[in-house]
Amino acid sequence: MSGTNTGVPSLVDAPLAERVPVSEYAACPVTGLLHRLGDKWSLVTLVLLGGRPHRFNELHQRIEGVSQRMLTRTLRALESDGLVRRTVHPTVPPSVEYALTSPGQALLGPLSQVADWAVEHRTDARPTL
Amino acid sequence: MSGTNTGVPSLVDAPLAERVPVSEYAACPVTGLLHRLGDKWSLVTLVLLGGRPHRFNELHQRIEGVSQRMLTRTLRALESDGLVRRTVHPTVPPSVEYALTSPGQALLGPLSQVADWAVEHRTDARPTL
DNA sequence: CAGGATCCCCAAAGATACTG
DNA sequence: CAGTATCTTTGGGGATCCTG
Repeated sequence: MSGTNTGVPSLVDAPLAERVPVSEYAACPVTGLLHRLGDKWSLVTLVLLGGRPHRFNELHQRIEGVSQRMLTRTLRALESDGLVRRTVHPTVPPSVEYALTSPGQALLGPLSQVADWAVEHRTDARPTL
Repeated sequence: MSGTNTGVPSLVDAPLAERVPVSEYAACPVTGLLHRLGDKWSLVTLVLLGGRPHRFNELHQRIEGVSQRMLTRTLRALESDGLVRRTVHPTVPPSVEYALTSPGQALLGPLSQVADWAVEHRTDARPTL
């Protein structure tokens, strides 16, 4: 129940030092990932790409309210995190396809667990976004 | 987001509309939760409290670099999200105990799945610190 | 079509000092 | 001990215009 035992200590049973040094969580990939996914557009983008690959303008149209700039930044970030693959087709006019990588696809499963928790426990304590 | 909870991953097969309205993700509890957990101190705090309850100054000392202000804000936020319970013992001097709620405890499991993914795929694309 | 370049805003992070 | 109060800084996010 407490994480798939990959040899790496999971969050639940992590034997933490008495004093947790900055380096431990400053470069923590988990916090980093959550930070990335917690921004305004990453999750929606990820879910849409989870359905099928999309072109830039497709995403731009399907995600209401996102600016080109933010969509670009979001996609670039997801790409550099290894979640999304960007494929440029050298046509005229250019066509760029965005799709989940298989790690990206694999993330949706665990993420859904968290999502289920969130939905179940209604984390609606925040007024606006 | 389509959170019919049958144990089946909700994010992967979410039947999304052709155009995703702002309201769908603006108030999305999942994004909200990820946003909260993605800040600088929440995850460390959560993990420490996952080990055992702590008093304020205990946390302040164990989490290197956190200011009193940020620790307070972090704890208050986690509390209002229903993850942490704050118990004041009316002694002199005052003593306040922070502990995970059972939903909070329950979140660590799913979160560990994500953590495993993050560790496995080394999301180290960030330069700073 | 798919962005890059700029400018601006403001909510949130952080440091420091003080207190019931 | 467990916080507030105040100030300053950071950077996420948006608007707009421009281009290979």
